[in-house]
Formats: sequence, C-alpha cells, structure tokens
Amino acid sequence: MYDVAGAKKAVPAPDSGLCDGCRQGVCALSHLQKDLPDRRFINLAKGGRLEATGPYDCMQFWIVTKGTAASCTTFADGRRQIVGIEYTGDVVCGLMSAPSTQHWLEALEECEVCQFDLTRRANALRHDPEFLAATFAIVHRRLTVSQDRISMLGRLDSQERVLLFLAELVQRHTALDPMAPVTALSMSREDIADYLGLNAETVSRVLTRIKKSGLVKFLNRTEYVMPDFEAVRRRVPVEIPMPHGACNARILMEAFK
Amino acid sequence: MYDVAGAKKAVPAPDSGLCDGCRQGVCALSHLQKDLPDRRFINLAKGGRLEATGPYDCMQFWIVTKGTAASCTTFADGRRQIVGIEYTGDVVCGLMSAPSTQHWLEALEECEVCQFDLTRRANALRHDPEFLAATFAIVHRRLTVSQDRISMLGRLDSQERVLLFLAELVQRHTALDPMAPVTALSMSREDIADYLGLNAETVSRVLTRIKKSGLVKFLNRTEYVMPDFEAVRRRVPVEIPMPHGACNARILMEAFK
DNA sequence: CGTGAAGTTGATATCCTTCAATCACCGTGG
DNA sequence: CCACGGTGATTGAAGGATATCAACTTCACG
Repeated sequence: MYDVAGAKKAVPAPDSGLCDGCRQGVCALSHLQKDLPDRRFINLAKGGRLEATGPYDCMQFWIVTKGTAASCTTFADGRRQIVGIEYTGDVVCGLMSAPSTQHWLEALEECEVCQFDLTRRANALRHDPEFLAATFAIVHRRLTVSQDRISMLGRLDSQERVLLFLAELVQRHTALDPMAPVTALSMSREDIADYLGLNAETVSRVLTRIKKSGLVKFLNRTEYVMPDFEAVRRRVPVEIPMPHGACNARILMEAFK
Repeated sequence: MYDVAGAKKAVPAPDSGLCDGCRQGVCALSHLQKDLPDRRFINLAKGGRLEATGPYDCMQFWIVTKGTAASCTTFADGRRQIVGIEYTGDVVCGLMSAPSTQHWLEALEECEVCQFDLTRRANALRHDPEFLAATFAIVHRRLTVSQDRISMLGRLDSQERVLLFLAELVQRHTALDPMAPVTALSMSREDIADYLGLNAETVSRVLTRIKKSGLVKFLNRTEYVMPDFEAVRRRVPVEIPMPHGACNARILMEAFK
C-alpha cells in the first residue's frame, strides 16, 4: 500500500494492509514525542477505564500505544457489548455513540494510551487539509470495520464468529510478526463473548468444539496455532479482515506534527 | 473530554438533530442542480440495485433524494444483512466494506438517487478543507450509527429490536412531519428481518405480540401509531436514535457547490 | 499447598429458526 | 364484476442453537 521511496512494489498481490514502517515496528508510535503539552500518556491496568465526557467534536483522541483495549458499551441492565477492539496503533476519537449511552475505553490487558487534546488548536486544524484528510481516513476505516461487524453479528452463528475472531488474530499477528509461531489470545472468555455477542459459556463450548475439529490447536489457555489457515477461511463466509497496524496513527502524526 | 473513571458526565440537551432547513423541508435536496456534468439522477424501482464499483476513494457518492434504500451485503451462501437504512437525504459513499464482499444499495421502495462522480475534481477536493470537513462529518455520523447498531445486534433480543426499530421510525417521522398522525412501515417483513438480524417469521410473530401488548396499533399492514411513546422507550434499554434528515446532504452541498 | 478467579462441562430452559400450511391482499384477465 | 393466481404475511409444530444456572476443574498466585 505504501511504497518505500523510489523502490518498486514487490509482489503486492496479498496485501497485508500495513505500511513498511508498521511491518518493521518502527512506525509513528516509536517517534511519539512525549513531552509536548497537548499529549498525556496514561497507563491502564487490565480492566482500567477511560470514560468519554464530551464535547464530541473529535478534537480529542487517544492512540493505543501499548497493549489492547476495547470500546465498550453497557445498557442500564448491565448487558455489555464490546463495540470494537483497539489494538496497538489504533486511534480512538471521542464520539463513539450517542452521548447518553454509557461508553468507554477499557484495557483488555496492560495498556498505554496517549491522549491528545487539540482543542487549543482546534480552529486552525478545522481548516487544515492534511489534518482533515487524516481524521477522515481514520474514521472511514473504522466505519468499514464496523459495518463488517454488523454483518457478522447479524448473520453468523457462534462457531463462525469464534473462528473468524481467531483467524483475524492469526492474520494480524502473522502480518506484524511473521516469525512468531503462535498466536496469543489474551482476552478472557467473557471479553470474547461480549465482543462476539455471545456469552462466556458458549464461547468456551465452541472453543472446545473447534479444538476437537483440529482447525485450531491450543498450546495452553492463551496461545494457539492454526495449522491450516485456508481450511478456516473456507469455514467462514466472509473475508478475514486485514490489520492496519499503526498506519492510522502514522497518518495522523504526519498530519499535525 | 475524556477522564479517568468516575468523572461526571455531561447531560446533553435534547436535540432533534435536524437543521432548521431540514425541519422545514427546504434543505439542500430541493436546490440540487440537476444539469451539472458530475451528477446523474437514477430512479430505482423497489428492489432495484446500485452496485458499488471501485475505486474506493470516496470520490463517488450517492444521495438518496427520494424514498428509502438499504446498504446490503450478502454472503456466498445467500445470507443477507442490511447494514444500514438510507433515508431521504442520506449520503452513501463508495467504500462500505471490503471490496471483496458483495455490497450494494437496494431500493426498499420507489427511490431516486443522485450519483456524484468527483473523480475529475479529486485532486483539488483532496486538499479542500471545506469538502474534507463535510465528508468527515458524514462518515463520522455514519460511524456512530453503525456502532449503536453493533450493540443492538449483539445484545438486544428480538422484541427489543423490533420495538426499537418501530420507535425509531416514529421518532423520525414526528421530527420531520409532526402533523402526520400515523407512521408508515414500507419495508417488508423480510427486509425488517435482514435489518434486525432476525428472520421474517420471527418479525411477524414479534409484531403480533407487540400488537397484543397495545404498545403499537396497526391501522393496516403498513401504517401504525404508537399511543405511548414513553412506554416503548422504557421497554428498550437504549436511546432511540434521532434522525438527521438531509443535514448530511446539506453539509456536503455547501462544501463543494 | 490453599484460595479465588477464570474456565469447562452438564442439565435444562428459552429463544429463534425452519419447514409447512394457511390466510390476506392485490392486480389481472376472463 | 368476479374467479384466479401470485406474493407476502401469519400461524403452528418441531428442531436447533444459545442462554442460564449450577457444579466442577484448572490455573495463577500468594
């Protein structure tokens, strides 16, 4: 997708969706300057929350710089839904749902989040084409991901959902780190369930069924391998989403540095 | 503003979400100039389709100028999911999911759609702050709607989904046309089912249950009233979304006229 | 080890789907 | 004008899938 300056694109057919920087782990995140007044680093323990309180004009946002978090909602009666998983490099902007719905960012594991507050520069940025294009790209990408998840939640059964989820993690980790032999599954059954619109027991049952089928082999409770990725792909009626690493963050960083 | 857990949350003023123009029915749509070379009006009969063809750079889009359409996807095995309903005034941009997934706009009733092709002006518009801000606003709004639908599909049961759907239509029609006594339900059971992640028989069953409960009264198969909107609101654990009329179209029109 | 939290498994209930039959509506053609 | 046929809607019966509740196991960590 993003060429190295001058170099020819090498066999672009299967496109991992990652810029070369992301693939090499030297993307925008590593050059984030920590000492500027508009940014603040927040460490979240597993389960820690960051709540949205408006105003919702997208002049504040958060980049997950370490770990994995989740955009969560709950209803009054306690039902919880994970609207999206925010991996390292993902950019979360303030307005994620109606202001009245309870909505927050929750660390699924040890996390570091960089909070940007651009309200002081808002008037300038609102007319800055580069900044606008960057935020557009980010929101646009989030929209396509969300829409695919609508189809997933509306029409896939539990086994398809879990398989798709596991395959997505594999895809993600092989794109970022092709050498790593196993994929980590750091989320709890409860979290997976809330992400997939199921409950924890169902996730557990489906997981054992998948283990027995041989499509996925678990080394322990949090690491697995997928011996035949193609077989999994055939079992799932949708495309397995490509990760986008820290590209979003990079785009944004370049826009308003 | 985001705060660490525990901070107080701002209570938003009740806002119908409509610009004055939309509320008075004299919004951008009525001044759409029909004879410019970059736009083309398309009439769709019920069930008619408009398929998205690349490239997916959002330099092509469609405004629903009459009627109601749906952003649809299907899987290889025929399962269909309506990703979103596009009411009059909604702006649909080309890339709505991964290019490989089958995805199209389908008329739920007699429709008129205005297709804009800005590819010839793309290079200029890519740096035009006003245009960028407008497309950002549109995509951003679509994202919030999509994320609420994720919660709906993941966590609401069939009755809650149908009630929410009916309430949303009522809300929409009272905001646009407070004098109209009844709300029209022009979608077929099949369409409603594909929108709510159910099947047609379930929708039918739930509707008769809702009728019996008295929450909704049907005058005939396609018109209903909701005698006690508050009672419905109490039955549904989420906010009932506000319509946004032709505001999106207006924003866009002003940006690149 | 001991303890608590997370995960697994089983029994059962509930919800939703599937399949099939019937009904209601609507336009068409005799 | 009315019989006819087609399509969508409704309803019923049965089955399947997922949720719920409860018991038990495993694991992490002191």
